[in-house]
Amino acid sequence: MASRPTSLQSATSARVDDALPVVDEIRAAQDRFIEFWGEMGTRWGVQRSMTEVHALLFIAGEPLSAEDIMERLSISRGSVSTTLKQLVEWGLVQRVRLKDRADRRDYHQAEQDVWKLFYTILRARKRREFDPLVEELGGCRVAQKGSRKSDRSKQHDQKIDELLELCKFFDGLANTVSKSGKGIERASKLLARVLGVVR
Amino acid sequence: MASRPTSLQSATSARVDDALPVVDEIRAAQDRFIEFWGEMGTRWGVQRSMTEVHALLFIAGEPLSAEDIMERLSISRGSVSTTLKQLVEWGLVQRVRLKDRADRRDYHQAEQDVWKLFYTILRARKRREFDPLVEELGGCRVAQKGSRKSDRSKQHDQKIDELLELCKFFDGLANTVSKSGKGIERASKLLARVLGVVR
DNA sequence: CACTGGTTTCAGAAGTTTCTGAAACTTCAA
DNA sequence: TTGAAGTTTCAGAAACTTCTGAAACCAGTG
Repeated sequence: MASRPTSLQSATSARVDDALPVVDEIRAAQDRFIEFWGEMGTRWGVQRSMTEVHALLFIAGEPLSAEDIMERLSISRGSVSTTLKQLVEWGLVQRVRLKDRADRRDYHQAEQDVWKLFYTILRARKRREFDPLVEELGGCRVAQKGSRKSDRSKQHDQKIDELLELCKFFDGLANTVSKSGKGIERASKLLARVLGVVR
Repeated sequence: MASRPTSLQSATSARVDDALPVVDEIRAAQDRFIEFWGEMGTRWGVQRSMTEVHALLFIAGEPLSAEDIMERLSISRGSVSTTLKQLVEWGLVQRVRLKDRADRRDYHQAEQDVWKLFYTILRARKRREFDPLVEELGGCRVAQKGSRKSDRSKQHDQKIDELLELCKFFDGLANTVSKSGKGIERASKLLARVLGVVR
């Protein structure tokens, strides 16, 4: 784990106590989750602040204002703004209006369906980390398909082609799966059986 | 793309020429592949030098000595040594002995089976980026399972539990798939049909 | 033993990423 | 028009990562 001086506004002065008010116990658990989720984010190539904001909104479950977020996570106004924008673009967070108030601030609320959450993350990562393979690998060939070649050129291009084929296979599989939504849950047991058969 | 001054020992002084010797055409294509693979590596959270060394060994297809690698990629002795060690640990590269020589140097050869390559990468990434979720998410609960709780505590713990359940599901799926080896190729068509059915 | 090749360690250079804090700008409503 | 909220931009601080280059060390060979 990276040893970044964790800067959550800690609930109380971190006291472990049976009589700790419930609200503070929850706050402490939230902090643990936010820190953990942030740490995972860095391993996934997502900015820490981004995953932290998402974690807070997800675990809080209710809409929060930009100021709430700034204070709770001690991050700057600019960061919160940029981060929220991205989270909204990704579809992980929604901008909501509070009805009962003459409050003009924007509130933000995280998607609570964990399936949607995971599929969103998977899609985003696929786009960034996998799709370029399919798109750009072809440019690593020695020559266009079909042109006359030496033996060594053939060997080279064959390797590239094998990689490409494999990528396309996984690409198709991923598309199949991601279109299936929750169907995957029911399908996976079948898959396990299917694999048992064809192995 | 990161604008790192690419330091492959370029084949010739980058001349584009119909009459370019075949060996140099191949070298140029290798360089493109190495650079591309290195770039992908950074997106996957792997050191550039590591993916570059792997790319070189993979695309060269034949065993190379540490010095070959140093010269070709312009990286230091220490880096090559460390990197090769890791690649061997991951099972992506094998240490081989050249039989015909009184040559005491170690040679290294990359796994050429692209399926093995992908599964190895998948496993490594799963270990690093996914398994911690299953292991540590439990610690983000407010309370042990079964203890008396307030409503808000319940809500919190329920979210964590949903995440945990989802993680375990994917974990099982990943294990099923990664044990299946090439079986997945044949199984995927069945899967597509199955998903069509259960959706 | 002397030598070759490989490994390990480490300080520091270089590069990259992430975030802040401030300022300028946009919207919208009262 | 004024002001509150939000967005955008950017220079610079801080942290982090990766790599080098050098040195010390190990291990097997002739």
